[in-house]
Order: sequence, then structure tokens, then C-alpha cells
Amino acid sequence: MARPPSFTREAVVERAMEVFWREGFHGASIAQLGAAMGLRPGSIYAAFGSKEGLFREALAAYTRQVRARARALQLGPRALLERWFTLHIDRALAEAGGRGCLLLNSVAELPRLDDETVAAVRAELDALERLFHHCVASVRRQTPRPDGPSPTATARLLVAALIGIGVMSRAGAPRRTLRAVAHAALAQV
Amino acid sequence: MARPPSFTREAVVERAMEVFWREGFHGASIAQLGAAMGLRPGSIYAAFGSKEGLFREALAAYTRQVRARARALQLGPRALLERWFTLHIDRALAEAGGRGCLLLNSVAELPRLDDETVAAVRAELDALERLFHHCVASVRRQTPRPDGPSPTATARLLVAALIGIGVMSRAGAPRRTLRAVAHAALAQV
DNA sequence: TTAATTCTTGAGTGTTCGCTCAAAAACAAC
DNA sequence: GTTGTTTTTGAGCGAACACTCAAGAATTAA
Repeated sequence: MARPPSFTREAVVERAMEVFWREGFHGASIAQLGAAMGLRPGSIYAAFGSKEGLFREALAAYTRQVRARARALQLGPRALLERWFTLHIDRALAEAGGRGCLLLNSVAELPRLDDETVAAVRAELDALERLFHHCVASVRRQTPRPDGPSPTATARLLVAALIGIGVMSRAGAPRRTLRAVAHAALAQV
Repeated sequence: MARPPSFTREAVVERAMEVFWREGFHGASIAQLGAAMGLRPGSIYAAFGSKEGLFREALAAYTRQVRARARALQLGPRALLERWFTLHIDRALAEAGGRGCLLLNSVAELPRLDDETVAAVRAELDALERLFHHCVASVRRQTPRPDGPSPTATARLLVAALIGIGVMSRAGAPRRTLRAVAHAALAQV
């Protein structure tokens, strides 16, 4: 005995994700988000509570998508890492200015986000490091490198390199620069 | 036959640099900057034209300082690189949240800066890459690594790793994580 | 139909932002 | 002094921001 919502949560979160991805958290205004979602401010706040609340759902949807696509590739650990960097570079360079990776872009905006959102971003970042660690450890079992950095250190370098690639691309670095970073980082796996 | 300025440009730029460093470009408001500089908005705009103009001078002052301190250390190429990362990590962790490196923090804010400022940041970043390239090439002349990534690729990885360290520290990464990244990156020099 | 409940609307809140400008103040030259 | 020039002042501009809320619209249960 009540009026049902006129939208499906999943669909509008997807639209919001696109805007956050393209504009960044602070660059995306409620007006922009509302226009993309087809919702007025009041509806957004009724459904998500705050801009940060909406963002957290968008971020969760994003990482869910990325993981699903990675799984769908059906690659071995080494090939998966290489593909990850390649896709990341492609996305960083695509479109004017490039939008890179929503998760990693968000890390750069952390200092001005609320605690709950910081925790969410951190958790996603840890998940990425664990994924990389799993891949590196798997490769090292086949081809040990007793003299090189530990799988943990290498996994962390990979995350740092990904962040660096995204940021450098926004500074206008050409593809060969980004590929050089990826190549140097992957040389350690 | 005119009233002389009541401040020295150098001194107020130094104060502004502190604020930008601590708060970021967008986080620093004119009111905050003015309070730190001891100037009213009108004087700031008369002297620097815009917030971006003030920022460019602050950034230039920052990199000038950093280069001067690096020169003063009188270290060899390898030791200089190691010290650079150590200092970067220390600064990223110092104080609540840490302020990291003004230059690298700025790169993360590039998408919302004007063209002139983007160019200035990019130029400083290129200068950093050249410095690293010089160090790496110098080390490689003594201990060649024909099978590893080129000095250019390694220099670019070092820049990316530095950026990654700064961003990861803002996401709450502990010291050992940052040191792992530094160790893995420097393993390639 | 009626009543109960929930959703949508959009004008409007207060705040903050970068920035401006007319007037006043401070100096130097004469 | 007087005049000419530049700086300082600080109130205030318009725009943008995240967010709110009373009123109306839509739906179901009885």
C-alpha cells in the first residue's frame, strides 16, 4: 500500500558510476549525477543518503564489474597481470584526457572524503593487492626468484605502478612512457 | 613616487607553499592562504593574478628547495635515489595524514587545473624523470644490466613508484608497505 | 471510494568559493 | 605641503555547491 519507486537501484547506480568515473568524486555535482540518473536531488538523497553513499555504491558496482570481466578472460596468473596493465593503459589513454580506473582515481581524492568512504576505498585497494599477490606467488612457484623482492613487495609495487600510470597519464604522459612503467614493474614478477 | 609593497614576494610565497603543501590546491582556500601570508584577497590578486598564478610560484619555490637540498647531500647516484625514496616516505608518513611531496600531490589534482599550471607541473615532472634517468644511467655504467629494463624505463618506473607511494600513504598504507614498494622499485636500478 | 503510505518534485536553504572594486592609506618627488 | 602613483583594505559580488522539505502525485489495502 505505497507508491513504488520509478527506477531500479542497479540502473541508476550504473549511470552514477559513469559520471563519477569521468569527472571524479569532487568533479561530479549532484546536478550532473541527477541528470544522468534521471532523478531529482530529493530522490537521490532519499535513496542514498548522501553523495558519499551514492559514491560507495557506484564504487562497489565498478569493482564488481572489473572482477567479473577479469574472471571471464580465463587467463593464467602472468598473462592476467600483463593484460591488467594493458587494459589500464588503454583506458587511461582513451577519450579526451582519459578516465583511467575509478578505484585508483578515487585514492587520489581520499584526503577530502569521509571516513566511511576512505575505509571502502582502502578495502578495495587491499583486495587488489591480494589479487596481485596471489598472481605473483603463483608465478614464483613455477619460476622462483630467491634473490628478488618478495611476492608481497612485488604485489605492492604493482599497485603503486598502476596508480602511477593513472596519474602520469593525466599529466599527459605518452603511451610509451606508461608502457615503460608497466614493463619495468612486470619485469619483477 | 609610489607606495612600496609591505611584503617581500619570496616570504609570502613560502607561506603559501606551506598551505598548498598541507591542504592541496583545491583544499587551500584564498582565505586560508591570505591568513597564512598576512595579506587580504585584493593584495594577493594584485600580486599574483589568480590562485593558479600563486600556486605556480609556490610550486617553483618548492622544487627549487628540494633540488638545493638534494645537491647539498653530496651523494652518489645510487645513494641519492635511495635517500630520495626514504625522505619521500618519511614525509608521507609525518604529521597527521602526511603531506607527501607537493609536486606529486599536485599531479593527482591536474584534471581540474588550468592549462598553464598543467604545463608547469608536467615540466617539473619531466625534470624529475631526467634527474632519475641521469642517476640510473650512471649506476648502470658501473654495473651493467643488459637483460633488465632500459634506464629510461627504470627512471619512469621510479617516478611512478614515487607517485604510488604518496597516494598509497594517503590511503593509510603502513610504512612497511611503502618501503616494500621502494625496495622493489630500487631493485631495478 | 477512501485512507494509508511512499515516492517525486523543484524551489529554496545556508555555505563556501574565487574574485572584484571603490575608497582610503602610504609613500616618493617636487 | 602638494601632487602623483601604487598598495591596501574589506565589504561584497555572482556562481556553485551539497542538501532539505513541504506539497503534490502515485500506488495499494480495505
